[in-house]
Amino acid sequence: MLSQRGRYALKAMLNLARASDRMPKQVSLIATEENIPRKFLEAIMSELRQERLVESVRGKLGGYRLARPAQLITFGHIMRVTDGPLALLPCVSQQFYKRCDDCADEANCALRRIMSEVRRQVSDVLDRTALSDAIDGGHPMLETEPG
Amino acid sequence: MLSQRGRYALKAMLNLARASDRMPKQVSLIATEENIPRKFLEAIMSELRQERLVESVRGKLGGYRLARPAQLITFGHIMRVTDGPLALLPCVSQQFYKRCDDCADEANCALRRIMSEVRRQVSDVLDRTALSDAIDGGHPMLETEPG
DNA sequence: AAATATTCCTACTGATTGAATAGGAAATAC
DNA sequence: GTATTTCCTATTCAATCAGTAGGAATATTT
Repeated sequence: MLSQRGRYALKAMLNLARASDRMPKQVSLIATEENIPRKFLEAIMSELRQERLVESVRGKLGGYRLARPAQLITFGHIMRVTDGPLALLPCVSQQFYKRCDDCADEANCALRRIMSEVRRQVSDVLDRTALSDAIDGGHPMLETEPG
Repeated sequence: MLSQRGRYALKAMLNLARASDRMPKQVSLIATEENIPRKFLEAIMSELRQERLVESVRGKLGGYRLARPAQLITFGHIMRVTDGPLALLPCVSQQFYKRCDDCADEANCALRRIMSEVRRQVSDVLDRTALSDAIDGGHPMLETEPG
């Protein structure tokens, strides 16, 4: 499951993507619009800024805006910042690879093979879908089946 | 990420699937073969039994065996027992559905759409892959690309 | 019947993470 | 210089994770 923190981050990023102008938007405004505790969102936005997903403007009339066009910010990137690896096992993660401590033979691990397949499918969606794909007006990258 | 408990459960189940005869296998034996703390594995096996994924035989010469052929036990089933929902959001889970408390309009949630797609991909793999598919000799259900 | 080997059950611990909250310093617009 | 904002540090509270401990119940073997 995605953490609450992660959900908040994605909702906030989608909110900024919908705003789309270059005017910075205040945390307090995003917070009320998206039903997120203000102080908690402050911390989240700060982290997103450190990862260069958003830019901040300080002082009065300050706030946050996306660091680049919504087409260039993927769900996968945001989620890795807030929740760490997408993979189900450390040994199949691309960006956070780590051996499983108790695993004798990684190359022949049956578990690893299937989890590797899962990771591929997951990042296929999350790394190919940008914020712009998810909001109204962004032409979808993934066709959704009817029903 | 899958919990350690979940990893252990899958390894133990694969171990039993490879054994494949009807003789029960002791926890202590599985534990040493798979590098799992014995007492911890005891608790895990007990839970898997309650979910009718394995059967137990008590007393001397007792142990555990799969409750049905390995072809009929999927990774998805095991993982839901040990780690709960496969889905990244409660609102897209089939088996553990729950509304997101702070979500105003679920039907039009941009986040929900993409997470729904992710869930579909994940369960496409995990609910269609059985223990038998993952072990040597089981013909694979998913073709793996070379390299 | 007794010794032995196993599952089964309850309870506990210690560390980590999750989800915030509190309070104020630094920066900026007016 | 006042108001408003981000930024930074610290704290709290609860839940979850990853085990450990000890022994009761059950079954086999001798």
